[in-house]
Amino acid sequence: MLQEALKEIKRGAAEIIDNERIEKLLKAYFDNKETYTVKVGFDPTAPDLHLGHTVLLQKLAIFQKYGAKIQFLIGDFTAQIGDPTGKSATRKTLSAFQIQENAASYKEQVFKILDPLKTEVVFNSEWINPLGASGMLTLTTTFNVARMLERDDFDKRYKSGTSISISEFIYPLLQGYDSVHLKSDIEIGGTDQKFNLLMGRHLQRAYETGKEQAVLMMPILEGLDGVQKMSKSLNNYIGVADEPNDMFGKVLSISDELMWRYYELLSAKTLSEIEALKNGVADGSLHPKKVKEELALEITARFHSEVLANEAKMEFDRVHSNNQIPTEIEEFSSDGEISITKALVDCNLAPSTSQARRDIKQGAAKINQEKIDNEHLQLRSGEYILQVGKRKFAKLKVS
RNA sequence: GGUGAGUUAGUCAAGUGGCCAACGACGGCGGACUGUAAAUCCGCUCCCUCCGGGUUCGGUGGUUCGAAUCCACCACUCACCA
Repeated sequence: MLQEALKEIKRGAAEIIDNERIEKLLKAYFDNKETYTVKVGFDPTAPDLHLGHTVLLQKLAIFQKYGAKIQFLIGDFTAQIGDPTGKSATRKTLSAFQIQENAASYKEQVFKILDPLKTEVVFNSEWINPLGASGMLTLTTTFNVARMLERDDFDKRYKSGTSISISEFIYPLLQGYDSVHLKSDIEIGGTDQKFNLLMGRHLQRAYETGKEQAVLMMPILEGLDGVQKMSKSLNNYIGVADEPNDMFGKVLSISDELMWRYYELLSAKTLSEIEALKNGVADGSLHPKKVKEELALEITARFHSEVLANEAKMEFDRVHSNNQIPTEIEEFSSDGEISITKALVDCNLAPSTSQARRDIKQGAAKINQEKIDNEHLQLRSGEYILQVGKRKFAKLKVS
């Protein structure tokens, strides 16, 4: 029982620091029902969770199954520092109202996976603000610059001559201090967070809290391109809040190779089940597309429902396998005659008139399934189905 | 505070007075092929309803018939010195 729990907890983990401690905590739970805390931190600026985040969340859900109380930390204070990597864009300070709103949005998404009864949502401004200048100073005495520069990304930036702001040095310290305040037993995060996660251990020791948190790191999930990490800014993500059709389509668009990665980190299937699928594909008894569809169904069903997932699959087959028009298309209307280029822009099918013209020239634009060959075409009153490329559709009513 | 180097499109990066809306690479988009996959091949990639025109190369001002390119100042980044 204990062994199984441990196995489940360790599945997919990239690295675990202080394995022993985790084992002890679990043993205490199984023997005496003692609970423990697992901390995870999120930035309040980006409340749109994607599958990359859910790798962590799913892991937390497993912990909850085995006696953990989750400390879901929203870094409202640390967000003010953020990561000013070059760029002129000064970090926007979020208003208290915005933070509350983002937090609410987080909860809504997060509780699709986590058990709210075993989750405590906390904000770090609550204890960092009272620190004051002197508290902050004390914090900075616990660490030195040379060690700070050991951190991989600082090191790279320093060597490559990119600027590093002093405030960025404070960031890991504050994150570590969160663990001091919360007396966390375990903290989990992505492998890119290793330095910050270890800082929690360091500070818990420096502040003589009597414990040092164990650290469990999950691998970073690659985005749809299969190369860079999944992130909103790279636009290679599958959002938790994505529509079923989008979600299904996006999963299906990943490469076969990447599919196995997603299986490992996102699927509820056991490792041996996944191994069986792999063998099936390798010896030709399973078509990779079928295997990918299964994954797409599983993921879509998790965030929506099985019914909606199946509908998404049917819609997908309809549009892509049979080249039909989707059942639901966004509708637009126009008063009076309109030129085709303007129509494409107005319907969000092209970002600019110039682009619209190019699309037409390249034969990418269609009206009612027919290629447009005249870029000066005027649309008179009536209803049109406009299409650019394979996936972008819109319905336009001209009156 | 001093000295030197730098700032070009989504990113990297050429271009040092007219042939520059600006080489190239990556990315992105479209087409062919497919399993809306990958790989591959081809095309496009500032804006403007065509012809043609407009606005760009950190910012401001200047030199010049003409500036991404020269000059001045400002801002930002990096290195070395203090």
